Amino acid sequence: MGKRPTVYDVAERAGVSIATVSFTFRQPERVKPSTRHSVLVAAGALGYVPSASARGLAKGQTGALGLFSFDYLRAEDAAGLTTSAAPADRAGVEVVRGGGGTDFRHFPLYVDEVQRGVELECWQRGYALLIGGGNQITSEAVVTDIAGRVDGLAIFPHTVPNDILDRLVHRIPIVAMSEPPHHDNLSHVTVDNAAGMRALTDHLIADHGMSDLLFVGRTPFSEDEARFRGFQDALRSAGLRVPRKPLSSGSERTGHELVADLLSRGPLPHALVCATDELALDIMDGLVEHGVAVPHQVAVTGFDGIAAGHIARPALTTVRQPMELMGRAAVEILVELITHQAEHPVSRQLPVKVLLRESCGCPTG
Amino acid sequence: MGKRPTVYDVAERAGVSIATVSFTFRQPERVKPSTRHSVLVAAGALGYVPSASARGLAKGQTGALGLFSFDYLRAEDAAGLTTSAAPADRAGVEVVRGGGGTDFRHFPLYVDEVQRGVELECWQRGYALLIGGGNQITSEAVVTDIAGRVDGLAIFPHTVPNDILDRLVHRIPIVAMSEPPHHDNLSHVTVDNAAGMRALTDHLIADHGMSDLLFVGRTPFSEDEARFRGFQDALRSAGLRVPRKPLSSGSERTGHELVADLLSRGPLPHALVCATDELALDIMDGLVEHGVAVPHQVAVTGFDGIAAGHIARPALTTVRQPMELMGRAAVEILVELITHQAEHPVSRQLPVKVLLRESCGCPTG
DNA sequence: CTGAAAGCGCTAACAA
DNA sequence: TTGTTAGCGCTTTCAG
Repeated sequence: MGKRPTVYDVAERAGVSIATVSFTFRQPERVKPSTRHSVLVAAGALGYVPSASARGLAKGQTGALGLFSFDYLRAEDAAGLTTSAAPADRAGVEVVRGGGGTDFRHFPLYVDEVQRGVELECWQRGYALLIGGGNQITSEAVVTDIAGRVDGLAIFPHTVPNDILDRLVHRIPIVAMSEPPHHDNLSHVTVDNAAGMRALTDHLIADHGMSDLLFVGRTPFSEDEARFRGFQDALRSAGLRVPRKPLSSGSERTGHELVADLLSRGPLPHALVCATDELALDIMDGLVEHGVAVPHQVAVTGFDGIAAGHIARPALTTVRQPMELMGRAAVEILVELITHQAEHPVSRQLPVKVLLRESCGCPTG
Repeated sequence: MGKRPTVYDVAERAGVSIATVSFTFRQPERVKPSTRHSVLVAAGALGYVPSASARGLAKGQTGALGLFSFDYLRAEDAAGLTTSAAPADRAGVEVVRGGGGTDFRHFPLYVDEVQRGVELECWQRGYALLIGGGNQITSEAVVTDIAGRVDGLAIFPHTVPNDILDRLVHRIPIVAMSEPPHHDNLSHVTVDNAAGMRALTDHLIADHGMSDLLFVGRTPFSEDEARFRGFQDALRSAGLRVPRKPLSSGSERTGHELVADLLSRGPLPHALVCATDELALDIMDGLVEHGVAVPHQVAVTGFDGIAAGHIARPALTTVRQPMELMGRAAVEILVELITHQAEHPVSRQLPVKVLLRESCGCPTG
């Protein structure tokens, strides 16, 4: 690693001033083609890599956007393995039966897709993307550190404590994704959770003639609550009995346990309407383990539209959030806020789409 | 957005010098508790967010690592949809039959998992992570830009042209992931592709008594080639006929086409040994469409160990790369290189694991 | 079209 | 323990 050359080195080698070097890179048209060329040659020969820190300091802008993601933990090839005794070892490579890979239940898979959207939009607009997600607890220092590195910040729901957010929101544009508005200066990208769930439930009732539906979800989560509301609306409109509360999928309960619990309570409902795809997938697994056929004995539906639900068998009927778009929209908003020095927060609600697949009893293909 | 306060503002408000402000954040123990406290109070009141640019410039280090990822394109809810006519519109929510979500075939899914590893390890070590991946072509400017923002860079295979790499490698530590060594100053994190495929093929031959195996993969890709070599080794050791070339899965051919082609050529082999999980999954779909049962009529195996293969039915037998570990290892190496100002590149090979699931004919569960 | 020069906000000697 | 001060490398007026 030789010392990194600076504008001074390049300027000297090209026989020009440092200003000209800077111009060559930032405002090429302002420099005479011949000098521009010699600067480029000098820079190339020296292996010049402009310092983003210096540029950022001089311009008062970093040119980067930030995404604060989950502080998830995933044990590689650990939990969730169906592993059993391994056959003979071959060529030093371990061989195991079944199992495998990341246990997606410990991680909200949809973030991958939202994140892709953020990445793509950032790059397209010439911004670099900084991904943050503190280790362990989300300390103020961690969030502040990344805030100090970017011109705008997108955050996933429930990742940054509100008091920290309150302070930051005065210093840098911040947009919260799929989190109901709760702070005056915060911009938002949301989705119509209630309408989506309402439409899905309508389908179950109208097209499949179901009347005994059970909603499963986490109670204190705003997204799940909005979805539950849509579920209730559908039942109410259909003149069916409207439950007060969803069946809670306590965070520690596995699908297997949930299903066992359900079976012990009496006959199954016509459908298990789940607040998320992951929950639905987990429950479908639990049903299989208990010998219950989906959708013949009970229909199961999800919400989110993650790829796994598409691959699962039966394929999961669900409400798809435009995840990539959410990420893109978040970036669009940030850029807007940054370039217009806007004072007021911007919010946008994206449409969802009901995807009828096999798990609700709809025909294959 | 009020003007962002600086050390000067904080210093003034706390009645100390800017150095003391800096010290309270960087070397707290060096400051008397009482003054430290008053500085913290002033900073909090002002909403002070230290500028990473200024710090980076002053220290000559950005405190961030970079990951250069793929320049992928994914159309939201576009390509790959099995969509057909939509039923009645409900509550403004579109309802479609089947289809859905991201079409994973257009994107090397394993990068998500490697990326997670990189993220986790970075955060754990207190580094920020910058994700880059130029739009359209990977121009020198794009790579250089991100190189100028970080202290070290991890790159996915085939994402950065070699000539650009050659220049950068002298200015900043770079580690290439799952790409065979090809540059003197480049560090590497690899996996034993050949041994893994060898072990998998051994299993097919020894445990399932198969003898007619066909390898499917992209020829000019080094990873696929190493895997093909392992495949050949297994056949050779078993005294079977060793094919010279794999069946090429030209990038444009879909699994459906590949299968059609295969069927037209005569009887199917005992197994289709695929170079990647995605290819295997695609081919399994193609086989289903053509009414061929897996694994009863033909076994199918993959390589990578992506989550989708776990969820697919039949579950995909494969060789799992420790993806998260690869990402982590890459970061470890970079940090090592950075802190020790090492002159020489470091490389590490990680072990793979054969996962026996359903698609090769192994019993369920 | 090019050069000179004044910062941008922070860190880290070095002094006090 | 705290303050003074000299840069870090680049951008950007303002002159020439």
